[in-house]
Amino acid sequence: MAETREQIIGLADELIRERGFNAFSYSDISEPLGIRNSAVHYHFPTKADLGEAVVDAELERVAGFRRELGGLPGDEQLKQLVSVFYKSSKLRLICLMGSLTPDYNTFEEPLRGKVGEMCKEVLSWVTEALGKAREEGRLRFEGEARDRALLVISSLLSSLLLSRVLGKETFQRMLDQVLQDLGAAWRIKDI
Amino acid sequence: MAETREQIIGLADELIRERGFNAFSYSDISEPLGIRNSAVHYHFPTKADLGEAVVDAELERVAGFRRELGGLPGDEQLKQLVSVFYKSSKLRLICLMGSLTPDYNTFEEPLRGKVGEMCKEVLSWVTEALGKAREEGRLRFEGEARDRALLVISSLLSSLLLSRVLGKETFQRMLDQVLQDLGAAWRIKDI
DNA sequence: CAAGGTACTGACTTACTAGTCAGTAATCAA
DNA sequence: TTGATTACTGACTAGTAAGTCAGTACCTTG
Repeated sequence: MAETREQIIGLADELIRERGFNAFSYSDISEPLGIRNSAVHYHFPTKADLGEAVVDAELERVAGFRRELGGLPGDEQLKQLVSVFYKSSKLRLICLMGSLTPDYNTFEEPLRGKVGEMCKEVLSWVTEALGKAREEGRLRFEGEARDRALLVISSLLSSLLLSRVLGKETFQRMLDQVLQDLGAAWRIKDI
Repeated sequence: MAETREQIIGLADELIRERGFNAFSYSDISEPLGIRNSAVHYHFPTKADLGEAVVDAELERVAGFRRELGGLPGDEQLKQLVSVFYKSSKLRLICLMGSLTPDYNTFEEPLRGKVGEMCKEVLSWVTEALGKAREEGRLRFEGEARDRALLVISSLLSSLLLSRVLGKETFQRMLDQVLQDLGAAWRIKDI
């Protein structure tokens, strides 16, 4: 079955975003799923293989969003992205970028490349959405869309990290400020 | 001697910012210093004790900055802070906030509190500096100084994380954008 | 019905981890 | 001079990590 495989990936994703890649073990996965460690190794021979699969799943989710939301106004696309992060903030989970980039130096090559791909893909989406929104007159900002996208991603990523220690209202305060700066017609409470 | 103790703290700080708290061991410290693991345990019985000492050292550095730079204009204080992060970006090291908040859930109480203190102390400094700079007419921004400080810290923190995977020019692009938004009279090249 | 693949289990290895503790050499204070 | 304190060493333990591999139950397919 592909069921076990998907369950492993889902649980690994959660563990990475809760504790970090280097702070969970195969037992943290096998025990809740009621299987043996060797069953996890059957699907993912090494931990790096599992990490790659988690990142691949994220890449597919981003691709899915871009496919499904591509027709929407740029700021509406941004709203969907912010909504995903908002849900994470409520669950006290950080994002994969915020979790995997600090551990980047402990990874080896196929995984490093995957993490890079993931960041670039998110950046590409946000760049496109912001550029479109500006053309549509629905958001306003100075400078290149890519540079602005970096700052938006930065705020999303950091707000999850800082919410852990400063309280979860931090997410809303930071994002509302970002949305105001961009002249967005909506706020976090509208999500 | 306090020498060994300080060397251990300095090396631990570097290891945390290079690989993460959960990805270095006592051997990574004892070997380069030419001492035994048990010598490290003599100074810091547990790894959490070592983590606390690293954070304490950071708290002292921040306190030192605030003491020494308190008389400068707010934007000049910000310049000094950005300069510290700029140096980190060149060394491909991230900051302690960016390194320790993802691992926050794996820590226990005395260390968690210390990490929180550290984030609050940095936030307090940046809030004060931004507020002062706005009063002095040297920076301009909308909203509360604390919320703006959160975004500035967010950009500093994330730029180090993202520089790792997107290339180190990412730091300059992000920060120059932030400085332009704030109407600062200086840019990264002026540091 | 036989052969082969899929999805495991059970038992294991190797390597490392944090952490302990008795002993010791050197310094310092009464 | 003695006794305590500081800063270690050396030898160890117990636990956990990732990873291996032979065996097996259960389909599926020719």
